[in-house]
Amino acid sequence: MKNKIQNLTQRATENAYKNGLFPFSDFPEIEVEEPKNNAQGDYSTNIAMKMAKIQKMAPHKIAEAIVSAIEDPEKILEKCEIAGPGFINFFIRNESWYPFLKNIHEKGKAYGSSNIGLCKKLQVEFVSANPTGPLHVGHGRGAAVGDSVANILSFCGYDVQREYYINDSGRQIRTLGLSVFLRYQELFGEPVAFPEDCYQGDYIRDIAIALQKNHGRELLFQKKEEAIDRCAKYAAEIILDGIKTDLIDFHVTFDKWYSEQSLFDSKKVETIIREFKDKKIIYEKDGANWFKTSDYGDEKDRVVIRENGLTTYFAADIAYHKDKFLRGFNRVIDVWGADHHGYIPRIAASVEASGYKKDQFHVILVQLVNLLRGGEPVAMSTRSGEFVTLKEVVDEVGSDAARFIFLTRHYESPLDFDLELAAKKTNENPVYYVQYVHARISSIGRKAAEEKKINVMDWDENVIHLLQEPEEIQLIQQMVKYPETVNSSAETLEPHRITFYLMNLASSFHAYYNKHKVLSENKDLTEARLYLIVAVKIVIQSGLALLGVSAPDKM
RNA sequence: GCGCCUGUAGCUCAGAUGGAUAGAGCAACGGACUUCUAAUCCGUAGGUCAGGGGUUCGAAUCCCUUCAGGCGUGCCA
Repeated sequence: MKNKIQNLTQRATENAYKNGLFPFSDFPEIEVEEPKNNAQGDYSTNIAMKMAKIQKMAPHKIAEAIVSAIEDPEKILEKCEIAGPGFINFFIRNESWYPFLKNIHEKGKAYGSSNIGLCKKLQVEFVSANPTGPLHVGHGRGAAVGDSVANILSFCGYDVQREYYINDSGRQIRTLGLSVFLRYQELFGEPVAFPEDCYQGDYIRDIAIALQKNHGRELLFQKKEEAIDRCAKYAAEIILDGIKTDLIDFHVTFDKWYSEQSLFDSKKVETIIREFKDKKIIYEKDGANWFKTSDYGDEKDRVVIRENGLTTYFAADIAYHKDKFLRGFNRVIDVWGADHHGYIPRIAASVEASGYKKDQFHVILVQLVNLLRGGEPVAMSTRSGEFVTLKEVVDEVGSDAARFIFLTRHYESPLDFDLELAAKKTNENPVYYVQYVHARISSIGRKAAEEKKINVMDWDENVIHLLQEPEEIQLIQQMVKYPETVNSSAETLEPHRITFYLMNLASSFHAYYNKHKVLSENKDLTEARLYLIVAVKIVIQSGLALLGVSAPDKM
């Protein structure tokens, strides 16, 4: 509809010029927007104001010229008004909306989808938590955001792959091994000093116990480093399995689990470092090897090989990101915790140095989650091992509520997550507000089939014509905005736009529901209204699916 | 110190590409269930868009500056 208005204005402007109403043929791009105020029409354009300077005419005069030249062969317009400083306001005839309603039924589940992605291969990498402990709430937010972004992009025609990068090498893995080994030794009554920088959580003890069960005391007789290494592998596997289970319970799945260690095993890290050395992008100083990230906009150069000969995490990341592009992804999106933002320039630098464009790489920074219970902060400290895990949250409030709440904020604003509120089944909790729409419509559908013997509604121009209530037209208008909302959500990588859209649509539906009865003695009207609300159901279901939230038929 | 993010109603937050009288939800107050599910609806009230300057027909939005909070600024990840 917006496009139609835009085209119509475009033609009118050109016609006006042909008719000699404008001195110059230089026309700015036509912007059409939806005024908040109903009195200002369904759509409006500011074109007259934008043209004022070029044409050296008063905006009002320009608007008059354009309006006089409007052709409306499809008869979509009710009327056209010039208002304020020179806005042209368009009022749409009710009948013009009906084809859009029909379109929703015809497209069904595909309504709102598009091909703006042109089947381009795109990767979303998210969560990627170290396999050194269970996922916590912050990871949950990242998981919800990443998964939803992937859903949305896929819906918009991208060929999306979801990937989890496993940091299964390096120091933190050794620390994990050491932590487990020490706890293991403890089990045999050996007095051990447990360092502060080891992992403190109880899950480490559980792993040590499992290890004892399966392997008895054999690790005690191994060389210490070998034992630690075995502990590390053993623990990482158990923890990673736990992470996978937690994610499945949170309805998040991945297409690929990519091992950091494999980058070393396949010599990819070695290769890229040699390559960059040859290109003089990596140089030696103070016994270490430095990447000239400052040539690509970073504030200083970064170490890739330490003085002790070990590579840094960054070295693996250079190889990893290059590998992403080598695997054929045109666009790569990383979802990180906001505390890693200082890392962006150096990865962007590595992408550029590898021969790709900066804008092919994008980072979504997800802010922290403050966990509350009844308004009181819940103590969280990774250090002491006292943190609330994602699993605990999902067990307590459910996956739907958790995911929805994670997506009710722009990911760049910090989020207060109140466990008590999330578990509440009242209108303080927006998940149920939206899901309730779906349940209500399903319920009406069941009732219609039982009592009115009405099942499938076919498009019937004459029946649909009975939809004349302002609330009904408004519902259609809002549903027409769904595809635009999905697109803008994909372009900006902001899933919360879908969340807010759904809350708005839900609000309109609930208001309609309370004001007008769908099922009545008037069979035609009943059919028309069923046709309308089933469309609402389709859109709600679609939007919730993009968020990874279920759409229940009963509540 | 430097860099990034944030600052909008009592609280939690939306307001992409500058547009008309800045919007929701919660909390507060007043109403609506012999009714397709009250997990709902209707109404009232609530604002110096952190402060100040600038850009222009027009700024919550862009620029400069001040203030407040968070994060980053490792040969850690």
